[in-house]
Amino acid sequence: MGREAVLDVLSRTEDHLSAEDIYMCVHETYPAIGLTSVYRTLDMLVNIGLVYKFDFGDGRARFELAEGPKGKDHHHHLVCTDCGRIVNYRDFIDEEVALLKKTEEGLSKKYNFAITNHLIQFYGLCEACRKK
Amino acid sequence: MGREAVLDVLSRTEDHLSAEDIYMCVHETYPAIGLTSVYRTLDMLVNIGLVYKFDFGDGRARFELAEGPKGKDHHHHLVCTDCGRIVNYRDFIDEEVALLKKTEEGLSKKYNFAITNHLIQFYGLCEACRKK
DNA sequence: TTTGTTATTGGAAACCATTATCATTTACAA
DNA sequence: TTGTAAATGATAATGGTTTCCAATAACAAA
Repeated sequence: MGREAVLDVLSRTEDHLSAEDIYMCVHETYPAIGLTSVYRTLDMLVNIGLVYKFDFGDGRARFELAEGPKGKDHHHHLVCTDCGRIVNYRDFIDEEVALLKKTEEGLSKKYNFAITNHLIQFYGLCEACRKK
Repeated sequence: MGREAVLDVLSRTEDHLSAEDIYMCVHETYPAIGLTSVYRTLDMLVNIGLVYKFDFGDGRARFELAEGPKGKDHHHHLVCTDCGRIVNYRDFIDEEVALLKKTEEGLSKKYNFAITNHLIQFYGLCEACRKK
C-alpha cells in the first residue's frame, strides 16, 4: 500500500534519498506508514526492478527510480568523497553503455554469469570541497 | 605496527577480505593486535592509497591491495548477487580504462571535479546460483 | 452477518559492522 | 630517571537495517 507513496516520492526528485529520507517524505502524506514498511516496500521495488539501490560509501543505502516510462533517463554518478554531493551525468552514457554491453556479453560467456546489472561511479572532490 | 601484518595478509590472497577476515588472519601471527588496530591500519592504508576499499552490497567493506610493484594487476569485479562470490576479471580492462580516462577528463572539466577514483562492477548470478 | 484463517502492518527490540572512548602502555626526549 | 606525547586495544556506543511479534486488515466460508 505504501508502494504508490514511495514511488511517488522517488518520482518527484533527482536526489538520491535514503530510506529515512523517503520515510519522512511519505510520512507527511501518510503518517500511518512506518519506517519498517518503507524498508519492506523499497526492498520489494528493488527486487521487481522498479527502483535502484546504491551505495555511495556513506554508510546508508540510496534509492532512485529505475529508468523507464515513468522513470528518469539513464545516467551514472559522480560522487564527492568529502561532502557526499552526487551529480547525475548523462554526457558519456552512450559510449559507456555500449562498452558495458560488450563487456557484459564477454563476461557472461567466459564466466557463465547471468549479468543483470552494472555499476559505474566516479569519485572525487567537487568544486566547493577542493577549495577548502 | 600491524601495518606490515595487514599488507602481508592482503598480498597473499586474491580474495576480498573483510576487516574481520583480516583481523583473524593477522591474529594467528600477532595475537596481540586487536580488531580496532586492524580497522585503524586499514583506514590509513586506504588513505595512503596502498589498499582499495570496496562495497559489494553485503553490508561489510572488503579490502584488496592496490595494484603496483607489490600489488595485483588492475582488474574489475563481477559479483554474484546470490552467493556473494566475486570474480576478478582482467579481460576487458584496457578498453574500459581507456574509456574511463576519457570520461574522467570530460567530467572533470564539465563539473569541476577533481576525480581520484572510479568503480566498475557487474552484478549477476554465477553458474552455481543460476541452477538453484 | 458471523466466524475463522491468512496476510499485512508498524513499533520496538535485536543485529552487527564500524567508530568513539579511554585507560594503559610504549617511545622517546630532556 | 622522569615527563610528555603518541600508539594501542578492550570495551562501549553508534546507527542503519532486520527481525520479532502482537495487532489489525482482508477475505473466504458458513
